[in-house]
Amino acid sequence: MKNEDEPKDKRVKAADAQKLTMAEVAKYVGVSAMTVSRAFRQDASVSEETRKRIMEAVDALGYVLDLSAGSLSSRRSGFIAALVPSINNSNFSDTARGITDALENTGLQLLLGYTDYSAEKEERLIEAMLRRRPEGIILTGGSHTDRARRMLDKAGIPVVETWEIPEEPINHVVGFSNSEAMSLLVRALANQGYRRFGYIGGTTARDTRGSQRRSGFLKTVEELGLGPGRVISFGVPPITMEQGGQAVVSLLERWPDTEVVLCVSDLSAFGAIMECKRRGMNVPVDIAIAGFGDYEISSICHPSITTINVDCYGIGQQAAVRLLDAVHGGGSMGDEITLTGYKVVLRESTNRGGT
Amino acid sequence: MKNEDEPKDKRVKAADAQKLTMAEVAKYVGVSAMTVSRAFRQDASVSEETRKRIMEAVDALGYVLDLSAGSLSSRRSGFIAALVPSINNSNFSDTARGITDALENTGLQLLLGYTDYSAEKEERLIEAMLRRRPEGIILTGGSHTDRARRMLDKAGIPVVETWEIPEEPINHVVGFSNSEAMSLLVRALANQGYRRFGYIGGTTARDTRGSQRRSGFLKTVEELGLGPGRVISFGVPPITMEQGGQAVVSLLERWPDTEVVLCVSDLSAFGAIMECKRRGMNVPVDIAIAGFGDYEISSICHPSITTINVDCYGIGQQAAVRLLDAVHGGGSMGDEITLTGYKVVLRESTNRGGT
DNA sequence: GGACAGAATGGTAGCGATAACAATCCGGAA
DNA sequence: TTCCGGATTGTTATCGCTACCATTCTGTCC
Repeated sequence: MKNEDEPKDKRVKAADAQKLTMAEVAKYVGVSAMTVSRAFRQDASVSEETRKRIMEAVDALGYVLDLSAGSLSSRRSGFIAALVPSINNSNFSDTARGITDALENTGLQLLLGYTDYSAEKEERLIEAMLRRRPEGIILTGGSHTDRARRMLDKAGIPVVETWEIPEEPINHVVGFSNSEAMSLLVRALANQGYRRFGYIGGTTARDTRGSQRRSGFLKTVEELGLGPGRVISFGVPPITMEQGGQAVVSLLERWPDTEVVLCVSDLSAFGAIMECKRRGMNVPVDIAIAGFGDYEISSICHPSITTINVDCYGIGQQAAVRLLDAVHGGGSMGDEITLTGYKVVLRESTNRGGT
Repeated sequence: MKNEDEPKDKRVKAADAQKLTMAEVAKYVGVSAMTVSRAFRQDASVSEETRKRIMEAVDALGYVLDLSAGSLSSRRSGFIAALVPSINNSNFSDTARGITDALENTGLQLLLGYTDYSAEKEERLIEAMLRRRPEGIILTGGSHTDRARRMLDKAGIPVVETWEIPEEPINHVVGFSNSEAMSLLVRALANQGYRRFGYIGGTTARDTRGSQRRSGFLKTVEELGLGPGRVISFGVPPITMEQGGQAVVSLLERWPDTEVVLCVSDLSAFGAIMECKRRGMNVPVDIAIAGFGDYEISSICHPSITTINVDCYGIGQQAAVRLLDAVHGGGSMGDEITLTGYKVVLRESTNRGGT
């Protein structure tokens, strides 16, 4: 059935390839373009025999489907957009991995962007993403510019906000209360007998999750009658390991009798612990230190670091699953909140008895 | 000049918005769609006055450009594809960040995928990416399946391979010799007087950079007359911090007099150091340990970790810049090799005098 | 034997933008 | 005044695919 008056070699030059179209594949096989299009989808009704012949031709010619044309026609872009504050933070890259994994074999492609913890950059990214007509979008946190909210609203696609519980959710939320999680950690440590609490975090409110953790800390220390909490703000969020080290020095200079220091993340906690050891202090005997996020480093570090374990991967995965439900359900989405778990992980760095 | 017989409210419902098209914006303003299209590009010739009116309408209506339609017509997708082994490894996420940053304000969008160190997954991802007709593609390493090579060849787009120097490069390369880098580290440590060298790496060749580092290690130890090198293979690459800890235990059980242990990455080195400390050993007095990659952790850790500093961010950035040159230069690309720097960073973990 | 259901395939008309070319307008030079 | 060139805007024809509907061809049932 092959088109014999236009013999094709198995090897086609790149120049040809660039303009190889579905119609040419169809001509080569001797069917219509429509049939070739159907052969690429599993649901369509094409006889096995025809599909096989088409796929052989696709292979021989080296044809690659053009989804940009397809999505224009079908009005389905096949994209899901996701914005995370940083791709270099393993908590968020775990979330990104959760999203990607959930999207595997769904035919959906992830468009990933990072906002650098900036609402303005988020706004620009949202616009850039919407130009690709994603079928859904996953955001981190609930702080967005007005224009961003308007654009999302008009786009009419399902939105999932993650990693925290916004005061005014857009659609669905997959996350947990950072404030309550930090509160749980404070109480757990107070239970162990700690009384004089310090806290290390960044200087601005850019990192809303960080701010929530701090306010959870302050509120709980107060509630337990142990206030006021001793807070050191150091560095633009997200604060680094090194800044954690510098901050703990400031904190101990100012309040030398501090018993336990909670940090906005494990990274700063690690930096703080290492700086203390470098200065000859014994953690946890001289000073106890805890983090947040349960990064890989915290279970390996010596001393291992007390922290809050958060289901980063699960946040991404569940957000994607919710979005898939909505996309397959016709683009509408219930405005529910999916709470993800967290738990205190007590380790050596806050062991009152010493290591 | 507004179209008065079809009054529009400033607020348009989401349902309307979804089908808002450039032609409707044009009608609203009283110009042709072509003029609206031009107004969105800075190079085009539209009078300032008209552009302003159009942009006001765009704002009022909440119109968002549809790039999927535009790219079909202009035959420029505006995508750059990049594949990294893992998004959770900070070395590669630094590279991804370098790419994204270089792409900012170029109007190009990054399509990011991770291969999980698998050539098969890479092949699937390459196909998925090519369906979006990227204008260029950045890969990690030089190991690709035959079909992947064929697809890339036929796609006729510039390809940049990164992070190593492939034996048979496809187009451009931005990277360094992992073997020579490791060799340099071995020599630096031999210079310090170390004689009995151990090595910790993964079990398979999936991670080609890891394999290259190992062979660089073995070759150099041999050349220095210090061979054979003591190699422990443990865990499927990329090996974790924890596996680094387990591996160093095996290594010291088998060769208790080992003086210095080189690890395939800083992460395993960190795990090894922490495990040693946990067992009461003093690093570097009892055993010296070095890593590869100069992750943030290595300068903060106590003891700080000797390693090879690699310009991860620069690799991504330069790869993107090369690709941009090629894209703007009409899609062709010289098959050059851009060598990126690396350097030995000697720190406490291999300090012969002790910390 | 004719009608008909169902499977497989084909034809046509867009999807929403842009390339390419045509048309219009304007002021200044001849 | 007339003509010309540059700036601005409009018209038309795709880009490569898929939705939608029409058509063909079986085999089955009464």
